[in-house]
Amino acid sequence: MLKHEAEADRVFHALADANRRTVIERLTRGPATVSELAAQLGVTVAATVQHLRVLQDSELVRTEKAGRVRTCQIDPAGLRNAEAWLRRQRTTWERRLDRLDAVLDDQTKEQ
Amino acid sequence: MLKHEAEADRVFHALADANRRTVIERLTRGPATVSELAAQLGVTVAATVQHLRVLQDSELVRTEKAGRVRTCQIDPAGLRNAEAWLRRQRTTWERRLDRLDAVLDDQTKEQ
DNA sequence: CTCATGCTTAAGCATGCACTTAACTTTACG
DNA sequence: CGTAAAGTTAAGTGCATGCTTAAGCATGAG
Repeated sequence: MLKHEAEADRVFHALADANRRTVIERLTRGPATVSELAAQLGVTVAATVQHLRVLQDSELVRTEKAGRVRTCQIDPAGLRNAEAWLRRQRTTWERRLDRLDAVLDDQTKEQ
Repeated sequence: MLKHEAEADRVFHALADANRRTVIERLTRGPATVSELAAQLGVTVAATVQHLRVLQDSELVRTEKAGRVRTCQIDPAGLRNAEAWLRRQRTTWERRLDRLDAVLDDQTKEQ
C-alpha cells in the first residue's frame, strides 16, 4: 500500500503537466525522438529532457539510446498504476453506495 | 477535446497531492466534515479548506454547508474524467500494437 | 446575551517546478 | 581531422504551491 502510494505520487505528478500529457498522447501513436517531441511541444530540447526524466521515473515512458539519438516510447506500467488507483477509489465508493441502498431497502420494508 | 484537456489538467493536478488523495480515500468510505479531514491529515483547517477548493474545482468532491458545519463527499465526475483520459491513452496504444502485430504476421507469411 | 465552535479569508513564507540559456559530450558525416 | 547534429547537464529565474498564523464571520449551546 505504501509502495503503491509512492508510485501514485510520481504518476499523478507526472500526469499533472499538460506538456507531459501531450508527450504521452504522441507516444501512444508510435515512438519519437527527443527533438521531435521538443518540436511538437514548442519548448527547448533541454526542457523536454527534464520532462522525459519525470515520465521515466513514473514508468510512463521508456527510452533507449542508439548512437546519438534517443528513442522514446510508451511504458504501460505507469498508466496501469494510475488506472488501478482510480478504479480502487471508484469501486470502494460504489460498494459503499450499494450497502447504503441495502440499508434503505431494509428500512422501507420494516415500515 | 480542448474542454476535456482543461478538465484533465485540473483533475490530475488535484490528484498529484498526497494529502488530497488521502481526502478522497477517506471520502470513499463516507462523508466527513472539514475538521475531521484536517485532523486526519494532520494539518490546519485552513490548509484543508484550500485542498477542498482544489478538489471541488476538479469535480472530485462535493460539499454542502448545514449550519456552521460543512459536509464533504465524493463527486464521481472527476474520477470518471481521469479514468476516461487514461483509458483513451491505453486503448490507443493497444490498438497500435495490434496493427503492428498484423504487419509482422503478414511479413512472416510472405517469407 | 456570551462565548465557544466550525469554518473562512488574507497575508506571508519556503519550497518546488517549468522553463530558459549556455557550456559540454558524444556521435555521424564529408 | 573538422564540424554539425543530438542530447546532456548546470545554473538561474519567475511563478505556483502548500503550509502557517492571525483575524474575522456565522451559528449553536448555556
